[in-house]
Amino acid sequence: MAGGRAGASAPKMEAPGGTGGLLDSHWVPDSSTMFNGSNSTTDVEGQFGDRKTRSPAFFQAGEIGSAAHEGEDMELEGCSQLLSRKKRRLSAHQVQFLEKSFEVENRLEPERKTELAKELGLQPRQVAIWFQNRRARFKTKQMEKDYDSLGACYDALKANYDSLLKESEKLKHEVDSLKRKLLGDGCSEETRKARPWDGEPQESSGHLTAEQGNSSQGPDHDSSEIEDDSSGLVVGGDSLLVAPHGLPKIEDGYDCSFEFSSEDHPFWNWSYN
DNA sequence: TTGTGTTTTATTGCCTCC
DNA sequence: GGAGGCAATAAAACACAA
Repeated sequence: MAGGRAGASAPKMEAPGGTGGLLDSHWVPDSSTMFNGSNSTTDVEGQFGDRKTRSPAFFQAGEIGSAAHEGEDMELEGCSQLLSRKKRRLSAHQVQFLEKSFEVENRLEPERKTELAKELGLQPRQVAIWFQNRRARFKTKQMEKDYDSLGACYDALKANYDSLLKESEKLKHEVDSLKRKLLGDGCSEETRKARPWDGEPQESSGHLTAEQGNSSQGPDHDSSEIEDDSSGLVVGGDSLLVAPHGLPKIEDGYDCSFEFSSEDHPFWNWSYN
């Protein structure tokens, strides 16, 4: 964007006379030349803007030649550029008007197109093209926004994942140290019997899965008992070995305010399994 | 002034809908 | 088959740094 224009939506146009001020905003480039000739604007589209004919809507040699007038067009007159397709930007007023209309409804019914064209002294085809391009711009911006939001969502999820990982490691160490503590202590026979890992020492391996971490209230488990498969450790509801808090549920933690509507983005309609 | 990047206007070809 | 939409693209207009 180094060389980009600052105010994209407000093209800087100067009337041929260069008078400045309010009148400038009403200057319609070529309006008297291209658009308001002997034909009405609607007729002009019929003549030049027929999509199926696909001839250039304006800037045809005859049009420019017969239409050249003071100011900038004088430069065209008499030079060999009569055949060139000179693009003229819409005036600030026209753009503003079209923008407002676009905000109301970004699609054009034929009647509204004709109305706008008459109002602005443009060809209906020009109005249609402007709306088409405007929709394309809108879509691009929307995609940029969505991209940013997705990035933010990813960051949030990643942060949450990392913290879960840390939490899991922490809990694992906690369990290990408590295990060692119990094994090291002289404990009663009953306690020893209640320790199924006795005689088959196991290294706790892997991480607690989210399901394991959150399964204390699942249907397959006693509500007061969690079995850690990796260590064979059974911890009771009142036991010292109960973690001070369970693993956070995935859906609890991340703050991802980004929301997709699957209708808007059908191919982003995915979910965790 | 000039080179370069961005924005805007317009065309073309294809697709869908009625 | 015509009308309108969209994607891709061309090219003019414009902004800005060097």
